[in-house]
Amino acid sequence: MAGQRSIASGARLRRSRKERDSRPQEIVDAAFQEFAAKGFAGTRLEDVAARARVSKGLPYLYFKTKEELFKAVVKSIVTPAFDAMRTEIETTTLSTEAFLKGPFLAFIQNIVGSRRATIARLLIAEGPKHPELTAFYYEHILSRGMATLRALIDRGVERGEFRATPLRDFPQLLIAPVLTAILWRALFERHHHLDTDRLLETHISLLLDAIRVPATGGT
Amino acid sequence: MAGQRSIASGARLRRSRKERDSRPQEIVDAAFQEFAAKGFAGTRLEDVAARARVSKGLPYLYFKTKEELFKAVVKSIVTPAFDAMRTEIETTTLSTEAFLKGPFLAFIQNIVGSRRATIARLLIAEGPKHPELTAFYYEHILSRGMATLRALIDRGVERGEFRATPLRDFPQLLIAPVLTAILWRALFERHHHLDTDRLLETHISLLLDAIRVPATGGT
DNA sequence: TGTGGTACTGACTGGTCAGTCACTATATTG
DNA sequence: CAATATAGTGACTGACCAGTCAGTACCACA
Repeated sequence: MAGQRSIASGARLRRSRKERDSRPQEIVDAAFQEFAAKGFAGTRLEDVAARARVSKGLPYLYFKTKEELFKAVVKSIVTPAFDAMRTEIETTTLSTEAFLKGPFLAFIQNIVGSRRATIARLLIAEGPKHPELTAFYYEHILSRGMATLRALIDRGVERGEFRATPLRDFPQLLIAPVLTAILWRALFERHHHLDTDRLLETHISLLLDAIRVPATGGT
Repeated sequence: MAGQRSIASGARLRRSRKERDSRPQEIVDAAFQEFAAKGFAGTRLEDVAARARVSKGLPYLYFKTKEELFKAVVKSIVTPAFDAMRTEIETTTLSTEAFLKGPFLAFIQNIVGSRRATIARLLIAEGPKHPELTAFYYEHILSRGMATLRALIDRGVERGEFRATPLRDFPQLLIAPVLTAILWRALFERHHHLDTDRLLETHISLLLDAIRVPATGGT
């Protein structure tokens, strides 16, 4: 008796080809929600499967391990949006100041409540345990993002809009408040509401005040 | 025979009273190191005990659960340092600008490599799973810190050093780069070294450029 | 130099969960 | 309309670990 496995009930509803092809994405979506709610360690793959209306074993057909699935989740959300912003920065006809106050501000305001914010939070929490993932994120998002922001600042200087400041060496300062807004929302929103849109607007406005070439004062 | 417990070997080296009294602190210190290295979920209380040169059971004599121990770790590190800064802000005779460029800058530069940075990282990672701890942190550190920073900014305005700006509504902007520096160090330092001292210096310098009342230009 | 109290030990239990695998129902193909 | 292929199932295993507790050795005080 011991060691005997009961008969498996088999596939209850096999999907058509079209439906079948969307399975991995459904699992990734379900996983995103579970990870977002409970973090990496706190998420049970059984719950992911249940949320995707799938048996416990199926995720392992597409993702070898829980960590593999986590990586898939991160990659599915993180990659596309930043490319869009980068090409917008490179092709815009706006002045650098107008760009920062307009499309750039809108972009970072939009991040705070988005899935990308959740991913950032997860990466911060789990990063040290997943060096491979951290490396991926650095190479595909951060290093490129920093380079683009630096180019944007340099362009402002070249055009005579901005003073030359060490800001170009620390593009992190442009997005630091975004991180703060994300984490504040996640941790302390219930204790104290933070108007993140206005926070970021104030940030951009002050930063521009700091680096803008002063008006020559009439005469 | 099943269910029989082997005889316990008993206390191997019982400490003198004085040594005994320091046990909880030793355990907290060991726990800090384990938590810092592996996070909350990744830490085994057995390893904490081993690091403190103590048996697996002892931590439970002083701390009812793993979470209780985690709280003790956070409280042991977080509380004292911030009070010092607050009273310094309230009693300084420096101009607000000089204070920000001097003691305040030194304070935030110092945070980045300290145990307080590690605690911040742990809180960010584990916060959502420990609402009670998050509440403690908000009430004892954040809300007071924000109020103090706001008062500092307001004082600068009253003294005629600073323009009136919405910065007073978002003291988070003063410390956002600290958070960024801490997290960059923890996650990406191996990919790209960040000179956090200069980053923070640049931040304070730019912020002052933004809010300082402009010089009246000679005449 | 007992002896009483307790700080301390570490084997053990109970529960959780990632990952496996023997089996099966269905879609597809010829 | 078989025959084949494979997406899908879910009971199970093995490992891990928080928390327990019966028992012990040492300190303090007589």
